[in-house]
Amino acid sequence: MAETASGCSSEELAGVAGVNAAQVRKDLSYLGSHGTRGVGYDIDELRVQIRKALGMLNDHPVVIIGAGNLGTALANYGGFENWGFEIEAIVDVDEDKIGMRVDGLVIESLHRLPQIVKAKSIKIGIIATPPAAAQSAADRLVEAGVKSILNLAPTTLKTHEDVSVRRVDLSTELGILAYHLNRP
Amino acid sequence: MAETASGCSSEELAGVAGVNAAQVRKDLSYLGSHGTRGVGYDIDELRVQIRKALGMLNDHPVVIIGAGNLGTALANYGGFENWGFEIEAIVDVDEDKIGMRVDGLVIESLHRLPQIVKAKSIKIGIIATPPAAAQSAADRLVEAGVKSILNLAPTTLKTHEDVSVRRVDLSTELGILAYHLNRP
DNA sequence: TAGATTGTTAATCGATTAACAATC
DNA sequence: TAGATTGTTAATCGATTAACAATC
Repeated sequence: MAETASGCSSEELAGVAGVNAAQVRKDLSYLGSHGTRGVGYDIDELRVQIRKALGMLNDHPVVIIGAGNLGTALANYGGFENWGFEIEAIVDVDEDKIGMRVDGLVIESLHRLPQIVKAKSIKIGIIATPPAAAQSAADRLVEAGVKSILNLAPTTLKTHEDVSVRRVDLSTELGILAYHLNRP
Repeated sequence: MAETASGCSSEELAGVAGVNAAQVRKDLSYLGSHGTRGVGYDIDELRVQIRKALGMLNDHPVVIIGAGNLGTALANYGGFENWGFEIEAIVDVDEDKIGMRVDGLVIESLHRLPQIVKAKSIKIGIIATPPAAAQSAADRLVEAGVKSILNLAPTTLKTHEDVSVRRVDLSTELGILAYHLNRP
């Protein structure tokens, strides 16, 4: 049982995570040794150590490209703040949308992307454009100095190799679900 | 080189996929033996065999819960059709939205979910509600007979164990990108 | 001190790859 | 037949787990 309010054994952690306790200890040992023999791990300290190891101690400003339904949904998405991601700007090509507000953010012109990225030291961009515009959006992000791109459009992007790109492919997710429908 | 228009060696396939050729042959052997020694694999036949193995020969009807920005974006999302997923219905609790059109689909009442699921033999649901409504949406989907759920809300759902749930967690995706920012 | 739990080493397990006989 | 490439077995590699001395 927990010795202190936030003490926790590898056994308990493993139970919650659904993995082996030895696995937990081995993985945590990569952070250095932050457990106490006979007692367990201090959860609060662990939190900080893990965030530090993952480079997530400080906040990361993010820009969204595309203020359509998807971009708007993302701007309102509640899941980012807890993890230190802050939507700092949302841009669009459509001049009619510029100046409109989305969740407290003013939609800005795609043309201002370089200035915005520089002024706010943005390293991460999210592409929420139609597929046809995604590659061009990626090019502009890279040009502006963004180093990491989350692509929500169903397209494969070509970028310089030192830019990290991740694609969220909802078809693949559905595919995995469909597979399990047959083999339960 | 390709013997026929659609012949392809494991070496070529491995090159495109960025994996080992032996891996390709081993994996493909699980489908049964569909290559020809000395020649390679017939791409068109392979396509069919893989889709068959994954249970994706026939189309899968899908229902979206939530006709907000996210649900609307999904209904317009172009990436599903190629993979045999068809958005058959979109429902919402908001009575004001019911009857409005989204990409050729009429928004229906959440109350009609059981009838819709039954009539169209829907097995897959996508949750595009605000996080606070996600659990209730999941409950209704399961109640209506849906067996697979793709959860786009930043919440962990509790469901009966024979229901498959996948969560698309954009924070995790951003987290991985942020990690690579530090360790290139 | 006795009990508990870590950190780490050694054993196990599974997945990847190399190699090659089968065969087109 | 000679060359090419599969399908599969055996070898390698890495990841997971069990076990236990260290130590709180």
